[in-house]
Amino acid sequence: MGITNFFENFLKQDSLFQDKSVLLSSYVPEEVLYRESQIQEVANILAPALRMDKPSNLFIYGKTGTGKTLSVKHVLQSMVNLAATNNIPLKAMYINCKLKRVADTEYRLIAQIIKELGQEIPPTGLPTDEVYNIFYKLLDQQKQLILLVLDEIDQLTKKMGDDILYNLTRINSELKNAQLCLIGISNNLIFVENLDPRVKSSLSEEELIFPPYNALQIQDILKKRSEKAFSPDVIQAGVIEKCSAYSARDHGDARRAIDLLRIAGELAERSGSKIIEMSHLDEAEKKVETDTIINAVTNQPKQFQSVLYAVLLLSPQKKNFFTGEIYETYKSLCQKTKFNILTQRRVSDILAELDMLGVINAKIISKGRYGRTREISLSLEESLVLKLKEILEKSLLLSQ
DNA sequence: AGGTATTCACATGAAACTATTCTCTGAGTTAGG
DNA sequence: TAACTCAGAGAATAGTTTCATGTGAATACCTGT
Repeated sequence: MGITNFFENFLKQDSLFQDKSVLLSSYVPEEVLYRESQIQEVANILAPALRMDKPSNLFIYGKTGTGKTLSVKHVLQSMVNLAATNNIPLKAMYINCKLKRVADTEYRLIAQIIKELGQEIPPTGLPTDEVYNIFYKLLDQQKQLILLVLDEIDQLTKKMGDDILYNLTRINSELKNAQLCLIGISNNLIFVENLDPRVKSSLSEEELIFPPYNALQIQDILKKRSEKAFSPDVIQAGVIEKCSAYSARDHGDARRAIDLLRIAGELAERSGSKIIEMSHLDEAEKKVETDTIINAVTNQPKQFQSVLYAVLLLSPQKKNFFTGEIYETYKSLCQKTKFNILTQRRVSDILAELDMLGVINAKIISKGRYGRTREISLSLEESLVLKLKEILEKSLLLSQ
């Protein structure tokens, strides 16, 4: 089949999608289902901003995909619109603290805020206080109120301490004209507890919890989105129900459900099917899992990959193995590849990271007289293991 | 037999170090007046 | 003399090393019967 032919077919075949952007996570619907009370709460708390009174700082938490970000964005959008028409100097800023190399450190967070305020800051080289000074000046040069949303703040404090948040919370006392209101979002429920008490009391002057959606609610959300996203009658009966059941099963993650549906649609389209069937959904679920793992692994540094490769080498031999065994195979692997050998300390951390990624299952056990270690087993399907091996071999320049 | 103390093989934490990438500063150099 | 160049000092960051301390339970070692 000629390539031209393929493209002709591609054009002729009418897409299953009408507007795929509706199913992307960046999409903010004009109506947010099942979050009315939460939205009302957020609005109540933030409303004083429209009269240029600084609202209480707000802290929101709830599991992933419970509509936290969406609701906040929704409220902010309408506030900003209102402010614009009434000439109120109100600004809203949304920053995701998880984005690597964008806002995941103190320096970069401030730099990112400054960028939002319309000034560029070099990515490195400046002392942090200098950056703070620029930030203060920029904020304070006019009378204004700023609503600063920090999504996934837990990521920020995880690596660095909570100094950053402390600095941010006490910024207001330094400002003459401007005012800053913090809105923190986190999906880690215990995050606030380990915070410096001063930061804690200041950051969570108001607190809001977002409960997970249940299966029926996810179903409605999916239905509503799919009406816009897909052409009429392309979804086989039961697919939406199953999709929502999948996601409700772990913890009511609506974003996952939406992703799943979109990918199922893409898979169906690619396979030339006129409708989205159950099988596409199953396929999508598998694909999501494999893709996230492959993505995570390929973005990791070489040494990390080496350790993973050592695990893969070891896994066919036995079901469970220990840190020490992995370290040994890793060492001999390094000898072959001529990498320098990391300390066991580091390898131990890498194994912990692999556990977090869900690539391996690690449990800390005590073997009594024979020490304490991680008991590790691989938690991947055979096909994915092979794929990973291939990827790693390429990346580590291993042949044979 | 029953109770304690040891001991192994790591885990976990904190701090310090290294290499890289970047800025800023100021001395030295150049070119034009 | 003003503009330009370029080396050196100082920062931020990721990835790591070094040093230090923690830890759960199978075993070794008692103890008194």
